[in-house]
Amino acid sequence: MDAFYITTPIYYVNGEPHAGHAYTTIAADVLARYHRLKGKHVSFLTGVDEHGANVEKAAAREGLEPQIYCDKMAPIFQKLWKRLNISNDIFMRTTSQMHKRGVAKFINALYRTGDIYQDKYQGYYCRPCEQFFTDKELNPQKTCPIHKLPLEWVEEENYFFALSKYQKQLIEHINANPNFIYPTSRRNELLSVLKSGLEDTCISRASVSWGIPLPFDEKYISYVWIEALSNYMTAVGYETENAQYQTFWPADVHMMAKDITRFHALLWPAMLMAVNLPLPKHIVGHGWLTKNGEALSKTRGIFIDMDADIATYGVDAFRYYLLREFSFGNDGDYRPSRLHARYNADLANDLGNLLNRVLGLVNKHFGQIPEPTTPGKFDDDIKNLVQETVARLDVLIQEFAFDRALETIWEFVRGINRYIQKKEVWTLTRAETKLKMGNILYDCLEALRIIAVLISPFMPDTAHRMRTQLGLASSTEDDMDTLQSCQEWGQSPPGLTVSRGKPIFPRVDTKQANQKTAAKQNTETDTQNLITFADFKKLELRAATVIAAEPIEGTDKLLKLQVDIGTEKRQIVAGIAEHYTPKSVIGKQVILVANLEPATIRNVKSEGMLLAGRGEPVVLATLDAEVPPGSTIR
RNA sequence: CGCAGGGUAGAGCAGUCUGGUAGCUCGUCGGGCUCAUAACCCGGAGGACGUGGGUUCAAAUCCCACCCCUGCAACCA
Repeated sequence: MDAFYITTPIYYVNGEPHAGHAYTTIAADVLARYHRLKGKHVSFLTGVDEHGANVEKAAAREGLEPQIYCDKMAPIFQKLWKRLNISNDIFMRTTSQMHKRGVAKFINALYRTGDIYQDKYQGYYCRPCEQFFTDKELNPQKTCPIHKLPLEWVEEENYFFALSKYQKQLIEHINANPNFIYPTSRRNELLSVLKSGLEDTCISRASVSWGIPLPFDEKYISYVWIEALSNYMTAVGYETENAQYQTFWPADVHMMAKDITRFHALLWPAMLMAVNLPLPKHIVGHGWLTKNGEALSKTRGIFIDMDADIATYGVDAFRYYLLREFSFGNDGDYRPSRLHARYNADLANDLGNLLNRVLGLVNKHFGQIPEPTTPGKFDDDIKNLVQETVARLDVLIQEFAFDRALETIWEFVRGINRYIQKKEVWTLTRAETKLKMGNILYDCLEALRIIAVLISPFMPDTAHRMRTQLGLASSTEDDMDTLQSCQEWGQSPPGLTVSRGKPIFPRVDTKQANQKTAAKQNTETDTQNLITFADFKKLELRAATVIAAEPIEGTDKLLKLQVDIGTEKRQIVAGIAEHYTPKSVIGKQVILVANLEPATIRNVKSEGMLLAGRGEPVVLATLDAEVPPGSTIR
């Protein structure tokens, strides 16, 4: 039997899973399920990356040992995958013994090739990022762009992998395998990176303790990427090279978001080339999600509320929307209003209603699956449409064009609605036309059976509910037909009782949707965002009179202010220059957070923060009437 | 010249690699049907494919230049 091995990245456990993780994993799940439908022997891997300084830090923040912290985080991911109906066969945890032993074997193998050497590594380093910065990436203050902390100049003896050696071989491989990297835009990008030259990669960290030691020099911890990438092999038994490993390596698809394609398409293949192992067949980097046009951002509170949308529309609708609405390689803009529109138009009106109307007719006039009779047993147009749909679907799935794959299935769905309309089935109730009606309804039932199969990778639960109503579900868990069965018309057994149940996708009106979301948000603010009075009392707010203001040179947004708070004068940097001229703020009485720790912005010291309405434009919070400078505000 | 992505009907998007009648969904207007979840079916209107140049018999698609938007990064204490 043909094997098919697909992976998602192992997700870093220093934070909770979000919609981006879900997007990648759902896409991988669709492919895994699709290939199972084709009768392949599938292995689907996802998991978590549990090593590295960030995990150590996150653990410390919660006062936990790293391992305890990981033990707490891993199930959170697993729970989400269960909720999203992810059919992974393996869940990798990089703290597992199997992985650790596999990594040791892999690194040893690399070491033996002679492509690993020791050298001094020096540069500006950010400890929290575990990353060195090149001269080009350095800002004038030499701070880390993410953590804003001063970078340290670090000189370390470290081990390197001779990545540069594989430049030519990688170019050749990518050229010889046009489908190695998807989409084409990423492929071109990586080719140009390759052509401009590769630098050897440091594969060890001396300053990190939470990780897997290099087997040949245990003073060092292996660099997370080296360890993480090898999970794709360790997960299927690389350590012992057992039958599972023989079956599934090399992987067919490594699925991921576009930001990490470089590691997968250059570093990983190069390492495999070094140890003389076969390369994965496809590296697929999909686009990022935005929400209503804005980038997702934890700090700005822009996130996709999966819980709310799933509560309103269901898991399958969520899966459907993600794959139907977005072109997989490009960035996609997640809009709840679009999910709503898709749900009603595609799922409720087109598909759900089709099932319901067909079952309604069957129920009323036959009560069971009618026997198709010769002559004119089956309608050729419908049969041909099925053939085309199945063939097209296969091509599109191969190209990771999920949006067009679903569009193709929906053309078929609409085709059946059209068929019913054209034949005016509901008029054929008289005795002499009843056979004809039976034939047509049989065709419709067949079409629905096939639709259930075709959508099952995307919406597994819906597929089952459809089959139940169609009378086809068996008692076994996994009763879905194969893709092959779609090619053969006439599989539905006549005589079976259909059970028209509730609509599978009841329409959701806008008001309902908004109410649900609002209710959800209310409970969240109620329970999660409350602070205690003691917290509030920590804030020291004071009335401050601006006595001087000037722009900070070389900046667009910053003003340097001197303010009077009675007992003393403070210097404040405020990001209001786009909305206030220096002149216009002088004399204003504003509200100052007086006990905020000082910060230096653009080399200017700031000893506090002004309160302002952060809209467009920014508006300073002032007092209704003048009070003595320094007055406490509560 | 910081890096990256994008500009195609009122909205959201395909199509661009591999030039050849501009496509999908929603919305909108008109009609039909009444089996069905106020669903379904048919038809119409609506487009200088950001701008300007070039290559070509032919450009949304290839080349050059420019404009605009959005992320990231800066300068949000």
